[in-house]
Amino acid sequence: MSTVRGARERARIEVTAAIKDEARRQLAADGAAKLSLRAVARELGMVSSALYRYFPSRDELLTALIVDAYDSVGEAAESAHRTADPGPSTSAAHLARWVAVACAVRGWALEHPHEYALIYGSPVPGYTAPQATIGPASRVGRVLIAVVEDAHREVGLALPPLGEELRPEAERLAADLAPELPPAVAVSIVAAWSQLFGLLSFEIFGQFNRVVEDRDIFFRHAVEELARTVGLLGTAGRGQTGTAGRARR
Amino acid sequence: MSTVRGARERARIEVTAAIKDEARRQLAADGAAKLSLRAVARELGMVSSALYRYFPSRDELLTALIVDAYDSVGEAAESAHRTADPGPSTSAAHLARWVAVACAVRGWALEHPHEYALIYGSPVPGYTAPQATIGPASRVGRVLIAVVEDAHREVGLALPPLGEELRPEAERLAADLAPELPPAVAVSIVAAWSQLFGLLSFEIFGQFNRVVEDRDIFFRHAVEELARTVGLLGTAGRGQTGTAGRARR
DNA sequence: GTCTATAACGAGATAGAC
DNA sequence: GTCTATCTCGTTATAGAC
Repeated sequence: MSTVRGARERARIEVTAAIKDEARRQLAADGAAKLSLRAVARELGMVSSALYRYFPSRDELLTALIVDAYDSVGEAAESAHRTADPGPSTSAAHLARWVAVACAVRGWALEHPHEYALIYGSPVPGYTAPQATIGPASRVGRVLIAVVEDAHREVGLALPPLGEELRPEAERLAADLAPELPPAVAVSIVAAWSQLFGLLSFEIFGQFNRVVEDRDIFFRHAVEELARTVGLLGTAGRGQTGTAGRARR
Repeated sequence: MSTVRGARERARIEVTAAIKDEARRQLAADGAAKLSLRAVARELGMVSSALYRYFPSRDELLTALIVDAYDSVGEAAESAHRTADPGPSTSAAHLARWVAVACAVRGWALEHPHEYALIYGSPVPGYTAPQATIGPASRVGRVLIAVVEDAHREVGLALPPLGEELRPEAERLAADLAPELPPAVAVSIVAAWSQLFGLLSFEIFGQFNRVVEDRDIFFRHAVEELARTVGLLGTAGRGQTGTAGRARR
């Protein structure tokens, strides 16, 4: 009897996966706004009403795709964090971990541009994301926080500046997201988090066309600089440029 | 006769504007993917074939909306740059100008979220932007470059670091976009440009919901830090934090 | 109980004849 | 320009197969 239930459940999981796969295909072709239950069913040789056994509405299917996408990038980031060279706890190693996570997210985005657009692009008209998406949506951010927390614990951070009028927000952010970190760093991480996706959106959505050529190297450089803004130190604690100051002709 | 032609042309301009206004309304309601010439015509009491006298295809109407949006945000940025306090040529004044431009762009985005999504959100499926959009698309970036060029000329910049493997790309970028600026700065401006829109996209598209509360102040702080990454110095040339170094417990 | 198929609804888009 | 016949869509009610 348990084997029967097992078989049923296996079948259910398989059909559910097939529906989502086909939905993702249509996402890539026509965009989230035009995702249609009927078209998915047709393509799968089912009848549209049968889909309702698996997803109670079109919006719930969309939600499932969104959650899957967040989990997929989140997993990519977490895996990069886990497998990053666990060598000596130097500043350089922590910086390398930050870069590895960012590059993993970028790799995912380049491989799944349509799912990227689904979660980080324009909102789908008429659809409002339910509570269920907010957990998965924060996974990448939590990895970034973890990298900085490790660095803070093991080698320390350069404290970013923090204006007085930002202090309340900074303390709220730190309390909510990273109680171990100084408030100024919490603010900088949130900013860096969004700026990381700014780099990615411009690349994925084509704003870098005819502008940035060598995107691998450009991205790597940009996220290294981003790491500096959250207090990660790099090799030698270089605050400004080596030969800083003024630069004219 | 020239008055007749003038009247005709005036009418044509008016109808064109009415079509675009209605199209923008539909953009806000249903998203760019579902923009339909027929629906626009219906709402205006015209017949769909009449619209083709003004826009030869749905894609051309979309292009017009996109160009308008880029011009609109570009104009907001340029106007903020023009009217920014032309006081003394101090580092602080240049930083203030950078912030003013960024805040103007943010103000435009908050007022026109759907047009923002049209140009900085997910690409419209099946639509590829023609050449005509690339000029208007660069207006905001050119304002940012102008701010930094002014600062470079008048008070100098802190040179961002530049790795060896990035040098060819940096020199190409500088030659293309800002021949007056050091290559390292050109790279940083492009990065800051995309990161600025990362901040905006996260705010406009809802990623900051339940995360960032006081968005005005958060944004202002973030773009000030962004200014630092392009070499703008702020008041006192603070490279790192005043009380920098390590920060534990 | 779990699933699929048929049929239908109201709304909207589309194509073509006129 | 207008009208109509024919599509699509999301969703539900119902009936029957396993």
